[in-house]
Amino acid sequence: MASVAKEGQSDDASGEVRFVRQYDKRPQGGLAEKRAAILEGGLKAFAQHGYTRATIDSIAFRSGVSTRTIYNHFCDKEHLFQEVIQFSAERVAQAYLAIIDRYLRKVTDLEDDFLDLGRAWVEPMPEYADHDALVRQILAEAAHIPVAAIRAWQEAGPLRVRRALAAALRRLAELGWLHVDDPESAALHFTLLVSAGQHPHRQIAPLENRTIDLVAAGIRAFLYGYAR
Amino acid sequence: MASVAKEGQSDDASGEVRFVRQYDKRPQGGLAEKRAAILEGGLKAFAQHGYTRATIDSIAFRSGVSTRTIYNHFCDKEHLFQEVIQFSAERVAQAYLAIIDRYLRKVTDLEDDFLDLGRAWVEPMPEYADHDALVRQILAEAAHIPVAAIRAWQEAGPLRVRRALAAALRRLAELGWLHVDDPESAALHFTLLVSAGQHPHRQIAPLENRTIDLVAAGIRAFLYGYAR
DNA sequence: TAAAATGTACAACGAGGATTGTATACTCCC
DNA sequence: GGGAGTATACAATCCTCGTTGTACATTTTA
Repeated sequence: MASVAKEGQSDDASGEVRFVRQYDKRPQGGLAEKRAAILEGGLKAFAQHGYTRATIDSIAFRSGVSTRTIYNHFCDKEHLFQEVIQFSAERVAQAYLAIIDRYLRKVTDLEDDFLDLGRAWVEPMPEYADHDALVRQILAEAAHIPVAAIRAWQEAGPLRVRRALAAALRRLAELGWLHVDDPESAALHFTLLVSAGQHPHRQIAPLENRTIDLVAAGIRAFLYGYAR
Repeated sequence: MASVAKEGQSDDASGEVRFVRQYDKRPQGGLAEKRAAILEGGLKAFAQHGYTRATIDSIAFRSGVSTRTIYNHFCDKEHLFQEVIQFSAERVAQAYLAIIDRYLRKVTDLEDDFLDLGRAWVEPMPEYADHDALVRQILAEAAHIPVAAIRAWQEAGPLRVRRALAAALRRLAELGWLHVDDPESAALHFTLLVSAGQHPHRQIAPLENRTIDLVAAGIRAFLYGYAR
């Protein structure tokens, strides 16, 4: 494990900030701004280093806030993590909902429009660059996160997006553009196939067990695609 | 984060072992056995709790070994982690290679045989139950693991399997069973589609950037599958 | 402008945990 | 049966980090 440059004194990564007194970069405004800054800093820290490695000190420093202020806004590190997850998931979900709406509201050329959709889907979104890394941390930490928090994240993020995509696909099927038996599976398959380049490996999800059905559906799609 | 029951004194999970003196469950045999036991225990601990949370003490306890013995076999926690990764990756890769060989060596009914292959692919392998969790930990820790170790893992595990699958698909194409332009992509798509039920969410992989091509390929497969 | 909120620096506490040294106990081979 | 190699228990070291208390500064608000 390459040792991470100690934070809190001189920031890592970009090195923009070094030995700056907290006062200088203090976000103007009241309660809400501090809170937002902490969430943003926490997102970066948790995403890059994971829950345990991300120290409160480093989060405070990234956020331009004292550690005490963090404890004034969030009861402890664990709850901060959960709120960061929720914060980031909601924001990114919004972006995907916008993409779905933009490319699937009106379809004129099926293949062209889906290609555009696919490209938009995997186009990196620099504003939310850390979110994917955060998701990896969530998946790794899943066993140590309360079930309620996991569920809340799923509902606010991935499930919400998938449902919207499924609805869009169902609509296209009703308009005669597609043949879709199970819009939910179709939406899932779409996201998997489209971001195949992003996935180097496989990961798990013990939340659903319609495994058999999904295997069959996957095989069918695969064979339709490759068996001509 | 649900606090984890402290290990090393009374084991968690199954609770099979509590306050057992190391002597009692000491694996018989010499050097190699100790080493194997440590790798096995490390695998469980790292998979369940992640790199930082898995303590050397807990690994020692699970392995039925003293912490000192761990340090006699592995120079430090970091290297132990890397060796555990390699160990598990190789073992699981073997299992998948066997599956590929078993179901794709001789094909008589395309759909039936691929369905069997797909079911075998996602059939949980209890012997290697922890491996998926370990992979999640690797992905989360990736930024803190030396590039060489990541690459070694990829080569020994996922890439090796994917290449074998690609070779099998290419052979089936040559025999006229399939139409496959790019066996590598086809293999990747197969694994993604087949384990769609296992993946609740998306994950990343900054190792390849033929993103555009893969998007197009994914879309094509998707449309072939769902646009009839 | 002054009280109330809120934020900051600083220091302290306490727990957990990686790593190492050491003296003692086992095991295996000759 | 005894020595070499290995393992064990135990304890000590040293460091990181979450969390809290406190006195002082800043900002907001009325």
